[in-house]
Amino acid sequence: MATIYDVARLAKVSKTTVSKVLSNTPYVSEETRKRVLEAMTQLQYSPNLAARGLKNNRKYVIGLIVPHHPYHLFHDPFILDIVLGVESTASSHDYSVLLFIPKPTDKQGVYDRFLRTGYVDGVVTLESHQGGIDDQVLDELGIPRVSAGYREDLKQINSVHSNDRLGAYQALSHLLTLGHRTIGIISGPQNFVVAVEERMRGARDALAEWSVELDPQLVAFGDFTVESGYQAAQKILGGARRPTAIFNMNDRMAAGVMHYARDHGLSIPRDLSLIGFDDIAIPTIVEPPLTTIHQYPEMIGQVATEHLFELINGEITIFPTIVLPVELIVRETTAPPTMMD
Amino acid sequence: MATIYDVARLAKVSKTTVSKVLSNTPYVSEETRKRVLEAMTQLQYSPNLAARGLKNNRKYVIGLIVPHHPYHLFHDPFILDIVLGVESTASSHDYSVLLFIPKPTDKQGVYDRFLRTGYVDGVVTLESHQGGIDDQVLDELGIPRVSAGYREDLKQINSVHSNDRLGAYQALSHLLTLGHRTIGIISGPQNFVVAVEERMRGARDALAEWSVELDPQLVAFGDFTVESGYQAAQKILGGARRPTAIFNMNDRMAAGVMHYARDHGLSIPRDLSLIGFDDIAIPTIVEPPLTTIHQYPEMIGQVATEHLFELINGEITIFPTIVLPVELIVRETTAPPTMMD
DNA sequence: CTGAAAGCGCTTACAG
DNA sequence: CTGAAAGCGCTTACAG
Repeated sequence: MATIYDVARLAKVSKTTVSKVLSNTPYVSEETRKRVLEAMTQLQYSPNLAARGLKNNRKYVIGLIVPHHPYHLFHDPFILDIVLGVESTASSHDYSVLLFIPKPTDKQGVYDRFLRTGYVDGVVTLESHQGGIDDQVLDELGIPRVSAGYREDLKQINSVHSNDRLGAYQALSHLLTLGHRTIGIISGPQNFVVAVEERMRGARDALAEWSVELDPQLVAFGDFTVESGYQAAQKILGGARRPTAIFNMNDRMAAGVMHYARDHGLSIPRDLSLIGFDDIAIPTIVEPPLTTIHQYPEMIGQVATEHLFELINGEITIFPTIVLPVELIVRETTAPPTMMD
Repeated sequence: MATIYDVARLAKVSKTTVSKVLSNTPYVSEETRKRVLEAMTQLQYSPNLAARGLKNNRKYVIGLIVPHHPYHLFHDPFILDIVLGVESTASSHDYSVLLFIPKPTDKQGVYDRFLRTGYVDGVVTLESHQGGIDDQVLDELGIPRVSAGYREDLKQINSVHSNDRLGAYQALSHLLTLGHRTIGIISGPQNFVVAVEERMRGARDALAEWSVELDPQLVAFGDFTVESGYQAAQKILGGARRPTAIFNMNDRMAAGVMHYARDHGLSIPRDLSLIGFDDIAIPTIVEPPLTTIHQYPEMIGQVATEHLFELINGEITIFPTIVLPVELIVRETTAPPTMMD
């Protein structure tokens, strides 16, 4: 691999000079600049970033921390899109991204190792929770961090996430506008992900606006998997009071409800309206296609990373939470309730 | 961030000595070793890998190259599992993984930049194709590479992939054993992914074994998306000769066929048996659950990465392609054909 | 405009 | 068993 010394020798200048054309210092004669540039292309020279970083205290690498947790969130294509947004943004800043996937069994020490080895200028973390990374060690090391998702400490800073509350509000408003008054909710796990609480809040907002009461019997908690959606459906639809519509806090659980419906001869949307959340992959795979709330995960990754660079470059030291839009996508699982009584 | 000098000072030794306990050299007295160790934990010292790498010509980082190509392969959870396998294996070797997602619009130069900046000791590449990275630049830089998937140059070395041929053979054998004799095939794009050719070969193997002819009218080419599966179904099922079963080269296309079937009043598996390939997420989301060929993507990532380390460590310089098992998973979309003629 | 020197945080012969 | 010195590939005052 060609070094700065090789190109200096070929261009017959000192490595100081090579370094200067590398950094676009103005005080280099056109002539020598040209000679150096030529030598660089001839040798296919690319500066060794580790060496540069050693001097600069810059690594040209950001860390991307994606906790691999029990609910298999990692398998959600949603995450892939965030990763995509992070990578492309980093890449456009001539940065690389170091991927870190702590396992639930990993101790806090693994974060230390990852951070203290001095490989990253900053980190973006995906929605985290108990056992995630805390700001203390980050602050101590002077490594800026932004959350792509909510912050587990609930501070309203340095994070970017979807407007979950609005999304849920739109979902419920859609059902209410169609005429539904007995509405079930299949929530994600309690006390686990902040987004779940926000969505619950948004749902309540809409119900309150229409003066519709939320029957606790019609609320069930799943863990975002298809199977848990099925079980939640069992609980809600097997009860005395049967809802005409269900708001599901993600699409996979909605798929589980669809299975339950089919197994029990319920036709969707005739007998039951369904709406999901996320709009990734699943809604167009199930039949009928699922009405849902669309999020923009790639944008979350992009915006988070752009702000991380502002932190790294010292242009800002903190920023208030950024809330990204969501969108109601009406497909074929929602319809007015059938009058049966 | 504490440096080796800090711990040396605290332990009242030279940094040479610190370095020695770091590398577990035997010639250090128990006493001083203990003192050094204490100083390290007290300072939360972690060696700067960039500095170490500069000296060692080791980076402690491997690159993971995941081309982001038009067929949205990137959105396939399949890839996530490979990534998971790569990361956990790297992590268990105290390595980090640098993620690189070249876009179709990127020029060859982006690979150069990624590789020449001297950040990786080796790379694992996911199944690639036209415009992927070629071995030449890798060889020139002395960076070992293993393919998690087929090699675009078709060499039978340094790659690990599923036994696609066997998988397809099992799929077709299953259908043939059930009694199907008029079988359609929905293939992936031609001349694009090697796995597609292998699966076609495996399908032919089984058909030949049963002396069943493959009717070219019953073969269609999709691009792995749900929509393309729908269209392919249209072509195959709309023709004069209607198959009683279809082998789909991935699960998403099979989902498209299921949509087509529903739109046209075909009951699955009564009127049409379906089998997919991959067994990621989709088979348990669709209704009825899809019979398919299971792959072990995480294992692909693990095995590929393990072998990369053997290459990096110079234990081997080349290895013959490793072919991983697949498994037929019978669910509810396959049944004996209904006699109708 | 150009270059010699010091130093970033490590490791590795080498000498003691 | 321990440490002084050189050097990995770069950059940044500083002097000329």
